[in-house]
Amino acid sequence: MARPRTFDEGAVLDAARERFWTSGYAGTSMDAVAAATGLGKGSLYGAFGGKHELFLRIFDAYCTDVADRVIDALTGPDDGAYDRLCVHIRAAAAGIAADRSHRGCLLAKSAAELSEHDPDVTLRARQTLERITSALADDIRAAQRHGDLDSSADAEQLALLVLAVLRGTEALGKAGMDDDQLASVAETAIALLPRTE
Amino acid sequence: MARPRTFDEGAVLDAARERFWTSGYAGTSMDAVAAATGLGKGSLYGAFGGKHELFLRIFDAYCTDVADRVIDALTGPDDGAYDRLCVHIRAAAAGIAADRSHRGCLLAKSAAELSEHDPDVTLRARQTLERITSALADDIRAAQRHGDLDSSADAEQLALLVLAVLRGTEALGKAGMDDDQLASVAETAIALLPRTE
DNA sequence: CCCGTTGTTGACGGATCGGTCCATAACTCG
DNA sequence: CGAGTTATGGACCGATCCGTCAACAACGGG
Repeated sequence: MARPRTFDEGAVLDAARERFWTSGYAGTSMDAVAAATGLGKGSLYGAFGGKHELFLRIFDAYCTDVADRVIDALTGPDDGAYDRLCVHIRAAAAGIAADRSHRGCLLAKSAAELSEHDPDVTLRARQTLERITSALADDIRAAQRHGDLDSSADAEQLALLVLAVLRGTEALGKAGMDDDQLASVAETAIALLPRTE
Repeated sequence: MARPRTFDEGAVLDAARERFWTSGYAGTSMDAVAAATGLGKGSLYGAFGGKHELFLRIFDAYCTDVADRVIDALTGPDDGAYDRLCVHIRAAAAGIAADRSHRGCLLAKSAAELSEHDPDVTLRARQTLERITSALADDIRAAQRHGDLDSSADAEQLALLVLAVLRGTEALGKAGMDDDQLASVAETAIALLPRTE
């Protein structure tokens, strides 16, 4: 009944995310987004509302995606739970070390820039970290059931600590720490996990 | 021989730091800095050069200050080393929890925003974290000498892990985690430190 | 007491900001 | 093939961006 869109919404959101990711929220202009996506500004505003709505939409999708991936990586049978945890911690550190541009994680970057003034961002960031904590705790409980981790340890608290180590590794990477230092953090964290007596 | 300055450089830098800290680098205009400091823009540019130079000057001082404070808190006789470490970890978590505005640490915020594009910021951030790591490692070695921490553990690696936990706690705080969750991270980290057998 | 030097101020410039608007295009339905 | 509806692209808006500049102010040396 009306003129159809000529752009792929997903591709536009991808291109816009790259811009926000690289230059931050305040550092990215809507003109730059328009140029990166190929859309005119009218289309951009018509389709997404405005800078803040567009960013929130992108941020939301990113958060969901990140948490989904972690949950996926940590879910499985009890007898692989401990291995999955170790692999995940090592992979996170390796991924951060491989990011030589120090672009880091969009969640962390956005939370750092915006959480003071933007409750929407804070809320989504917290919910995402809670989903990740939950997945970590589930996996830790599985490892405890299977006898790999000390079952007297509090799985929730251990999950929070692992999350802090993961986010801390990210922060260290952004500050330019060496690859082997990042790997060392992962190994030390794994070594300190309370194994079965 | 020439007209003397009428402003206190330290006070101007303090006011400017507050603006950058609150709104980020890209989000802070030089007009805003001028308004916050009370200086005209001409004086601002005349005295500090430009936005980037001004920020680097502020960032430098902040980094030095943060590292100095940590070093001070962790330095002392061997028989208090373990206590100093625990107190510092708890105090860091408590400090982050007390920061209800989620403003966080200027070092972390600036590194997140700028380290991708600004090697000066990355360099200073890394040097600061290295000073802190060094202080942590020294304190850990002191605690090992005094018999509080397992002397078979690698102090440098342990220091890196503690630093990751500290920076991770900061990231969790910025994402709006509860106070007791932050405290839990600190306690769990302390509990997992390898005590003497 | 005047001159050279430096600090101060706010107006100014060209570029860019987020956002709006309108002429035009592309589509469906009658 | 109109009529109605939505998409498109870019000109345009007032505000703001970073940085400059010129007029003026305050000092010390001669």
